[in-house]
Amino acid sequence: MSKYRTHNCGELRLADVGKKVTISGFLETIRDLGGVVFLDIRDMYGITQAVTSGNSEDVEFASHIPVESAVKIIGEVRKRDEETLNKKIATGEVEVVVEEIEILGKRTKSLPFDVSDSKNVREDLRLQYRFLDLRKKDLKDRIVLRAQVMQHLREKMIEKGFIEIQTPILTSSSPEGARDYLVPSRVHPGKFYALPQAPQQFKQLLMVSGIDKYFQIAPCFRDEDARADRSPGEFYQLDMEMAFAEQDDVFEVIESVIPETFEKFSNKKVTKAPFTRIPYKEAMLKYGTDKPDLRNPLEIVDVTDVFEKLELRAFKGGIVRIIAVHDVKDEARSFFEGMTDYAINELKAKGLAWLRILDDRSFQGPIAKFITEEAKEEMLKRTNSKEGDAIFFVAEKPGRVEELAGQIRTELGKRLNLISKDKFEFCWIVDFPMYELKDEKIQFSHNPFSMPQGGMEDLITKDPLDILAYQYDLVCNGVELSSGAVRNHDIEIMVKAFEIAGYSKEEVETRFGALFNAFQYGAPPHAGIAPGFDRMVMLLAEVDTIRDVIAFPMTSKAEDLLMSAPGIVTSEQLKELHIKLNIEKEKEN
RNA sequence: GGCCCGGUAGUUCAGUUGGUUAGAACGCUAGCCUGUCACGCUAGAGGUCGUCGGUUCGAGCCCGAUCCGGGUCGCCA
Repeated sequence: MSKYRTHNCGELRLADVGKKVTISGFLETIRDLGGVVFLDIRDMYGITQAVTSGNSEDVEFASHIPVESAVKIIGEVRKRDEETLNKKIATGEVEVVVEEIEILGKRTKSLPFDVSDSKNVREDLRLQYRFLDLRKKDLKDRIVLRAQVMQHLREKMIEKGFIEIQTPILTSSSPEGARDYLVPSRVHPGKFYALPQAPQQFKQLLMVSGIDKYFQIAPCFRDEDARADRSPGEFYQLDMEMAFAEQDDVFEVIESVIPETFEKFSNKKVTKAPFTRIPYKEAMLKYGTDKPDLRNPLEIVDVTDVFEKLELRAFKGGIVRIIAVHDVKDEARSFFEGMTDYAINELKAKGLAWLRILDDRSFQGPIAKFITEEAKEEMLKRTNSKEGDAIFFVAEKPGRVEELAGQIRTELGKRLNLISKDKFEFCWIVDFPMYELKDEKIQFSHNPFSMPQGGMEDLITKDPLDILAYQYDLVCNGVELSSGAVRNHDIEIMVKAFEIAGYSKEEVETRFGALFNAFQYGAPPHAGIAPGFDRMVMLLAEVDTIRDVIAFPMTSKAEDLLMSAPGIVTSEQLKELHIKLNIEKEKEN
């Protein structure tokens, strides 16, 4: 039996009445009524009320313990009177009558904020005192959820025959992708390790090693700026790779592991396997994004051909896309004008036309007079629209039209309340293009190690921009959860693929030497994926910032306010690492 | 790096057109109170208005610069 407790603060019940118990926890509040003092003792499991009265010394002592101190209480469990029980807490039918009270860890400094009400405190202060903020139940519960999800995913992966292998944290810099975090070498002057952006090359090397199914809940490091759903510096992925496998094999694993996990840790309705597969091109047309929120039922339809025949100057020469919304008869004119304002002011669109379909199937709205009968019927047909519906028009140049239509679709979904809050809608985006045009140069659009569809033949015969890759994204509720691919394990195809993107064979050899070399010793076909772990927990915890699911998060400027990282190091340390700082001197005032 | 929002007591905020000694709530300290559970009541302490500079007779308020926090674009194969 522990010296500190016989019970935790969440478990005492009526059945324990009469027992002599020891509980320990943080002193949450003191209610001093003069002759009687109530103490709420809180630990990770709950809150228990302790009470002391009678001896005026005890009462005086108890009432002056600084709140949030760590305390131990020994006493007898007593049933509370009918009119004084507290239904809000699980232990509310009993209380502990204090016989002995000890301060185990006294709070000697004043609290920077009210721990029980930290939700409203500015975030940088909470981050600086994260250990206090974490005392609060809701934040702690999310960290516990994170731990449970992690354990569950691990168990599921092991069940599926995957084995967890750690790959190096100190590794070498790879030239593709994000900026690296570099670590100077003491032993090798002027040389640097890099922290891995992902265990990409290692897991592929494991495939060559004959590890059939690898996984790792892998820390990844990228020196890029933060977003609400992207922590700066470091994050975790459920990284996996399978040998002798293709796209469908990866999908099967994910579709068995992920929805089951989401069902277990939420009450929401989760997409059943198999998930809808949407080709990239189709997603860009129908949803205006490669991470569509399928809870939103609205779809974008192309009508450029219809408008080519019409005399509508504003739409001429552009791509025209429409979004039909159903049963909006009761929406006021202000709803439609509000959407136009949103498009112009928030999205910087040139305009947003709309038409309502009246009871006699005639059109009403700013551009109604330009629409011929034939064009009208064609649009109604394509969008499956009827009386009482309305159509929004987005006319823009190629490249911009998808994004704008997508934003309008999202906003319409929000304003018309079409997006169900109690669903997790998963889908696959497949058939990503292998290459894209950037600054008029052909570049890899995603992972250069992806296998081009059609293999060598397509690489040789097709326009590079038409070549698709076995590259896929897992999307949930509009959040990109994961990217994956069938890898290119064929050296000849790899050299050709890099050649198209402007890299010589020698460059590939130097940049990705380990993989390039290993693949020449008999590489199995393999495929993998790496769902973002933090984002999964974010979705499950229903929070908007990634900091809410990380125990010790950094600020958006990649600073750890609690540990003061990054920090200054001594000149001895720098000397040992053969480093001289070269920083402009701050202007002296 | 660009843009947007914010920074006033320990915390959350209010602060009029630029005008006396910058307020409230919670918290804190002290006192009173034997059944509270956000206990209550009374009193008190607590401020470089992020920082620097400017305009003005006078700046929390206006202007410029800068720092910090958040969001977003770039970036994130």
